Amino acid sequence: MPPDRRIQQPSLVRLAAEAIRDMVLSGDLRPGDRLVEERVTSELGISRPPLREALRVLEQEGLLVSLPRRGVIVTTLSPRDVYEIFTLRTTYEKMAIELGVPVRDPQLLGRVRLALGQMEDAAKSQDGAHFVRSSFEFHLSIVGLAGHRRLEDAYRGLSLQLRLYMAANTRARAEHNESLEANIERHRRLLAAVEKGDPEAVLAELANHGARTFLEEVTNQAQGPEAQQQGDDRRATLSDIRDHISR
Amino acid sequence: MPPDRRIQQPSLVRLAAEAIRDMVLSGDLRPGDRLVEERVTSELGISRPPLREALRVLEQEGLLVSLPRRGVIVTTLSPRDVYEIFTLRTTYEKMAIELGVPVRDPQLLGRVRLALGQMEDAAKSQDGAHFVRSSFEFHLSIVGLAGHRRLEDAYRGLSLQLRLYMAANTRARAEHNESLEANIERHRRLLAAVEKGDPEAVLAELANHGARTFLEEVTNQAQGPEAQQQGDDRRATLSDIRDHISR
DNA sequence: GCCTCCGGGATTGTAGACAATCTTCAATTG
DNA sequence: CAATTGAAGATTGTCTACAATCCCGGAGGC
Repeated sequence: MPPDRRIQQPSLVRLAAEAIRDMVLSGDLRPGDRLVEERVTSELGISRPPLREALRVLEQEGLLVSLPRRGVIVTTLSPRDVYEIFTLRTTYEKMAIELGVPVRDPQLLGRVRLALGQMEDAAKSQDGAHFVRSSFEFHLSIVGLAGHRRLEDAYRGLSLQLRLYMAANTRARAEHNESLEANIERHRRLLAAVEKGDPEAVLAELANHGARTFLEEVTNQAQGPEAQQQGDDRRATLSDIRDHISR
Repeated sequence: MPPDRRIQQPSLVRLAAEAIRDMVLSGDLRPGDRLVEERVTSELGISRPPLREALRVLEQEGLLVSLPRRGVIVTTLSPRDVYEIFTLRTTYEKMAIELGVPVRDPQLLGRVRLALGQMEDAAKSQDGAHFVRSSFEFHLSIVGLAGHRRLEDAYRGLSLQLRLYMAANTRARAEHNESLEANIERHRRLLAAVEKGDPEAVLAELANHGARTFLEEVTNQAQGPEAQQQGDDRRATLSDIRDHISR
């Protein structure tokens, strides 16, 4: 069976979802910001039906929250949320390493190396946004070694939420950007461990990997039973809307 | 903060999604079946925009696959897919046990006991569908012990796909239904291990848990590198549409 | 006889408009 | 003066209709 090369013009739903996703991840839209449908349609030059479908997609991805009869807002992440994202992400990576290392299909490694190369390029040209994207692609390609589509999809979705958090959080961004060279070096060691085919070594590298230290610190406060909020902490409150007027 | 008692009339999107989800899980719609929008709208008595939004939601849940310009069909699960669902599910359960056992909030146990009670009721009245639902709710409530919303959501989504598979697969259903009493007994032991607060014991119970044996058998053929299909095995082929006329 | 190339019908993709609901804010009342 | 109520504006939820695209069958040519 040849690879599926069918071309297909992307629907407005897909394009709109992509555009809004970029707005959110770039920090153009901040958590809590409300998205008024008519405003967005005029901005994107489309009508409301495809926009609403796109909003549903992004809601399922966890980037937006919809309040019935009240519109959608950009997801607000509590410390507890960050804790959840962090722990789940670690579990995914662990599973991926166990399934995917040592690597069976050498072609999969090409994707990892490519991402690392893009990280190096971005570091050279001091392109912070590109560096972050490449870094996520690197980790995603590591998870891809497992050849487990659902695992990769789930990991990708979680990464989106993590990027949402980083986009809104100056400190998280700074941490990720600081000492690009050291950051890249860690990724090199990770790749080396993967190439050596030693799962334990890879897991060890991941354990003390970059953003980890920072994230652990941030999320420590959210651990434990007492940190669990009473209400639905994913449903943004009304004040979240009031406080943020859509651009 | 008092519990959120806001009433809100469900939108047609939510209702439609629920209705179609039920059709899929009940086996009323079978994998590969095509969903023609206008036909479904007239059946549900709604118009196309809300229906399309509902379809997007179900697509994100993995129950439907959308082929651009060609409509939507019920997801067809390959052995590889079942393998993925099975492995991910195991990982989720393991993570949940590690985080949630011993149980901190006794109230969480009530949910588990309730589900077990419903399983017993269903067994008594020989209500197979109810038994399956209760069984899934039991496992979901076990995962809920972790107090990890994203984990529970992910697990719920995966369970939907597993139920899709079981709805279409006579053998899987039979396995699940056979010896209801023994099945319930396994769940009782699981609950007992949870109540004892011993994570290892719970994991051991899960390891040789019911459907496991069957699923492992089914999915063994899908493991290993050679089982990975070349193309996109989640994208149904054109013939899938031709072969199935919408009810 | 098989392949290619059209139309016709069916279906999806999108637009614009109406109805229902919510929020806001000012007027009223205690 | 604080609390409540009601009306106007804004926004979401839904519907009908039109445009674009695809599938399928038949006619024509090699």
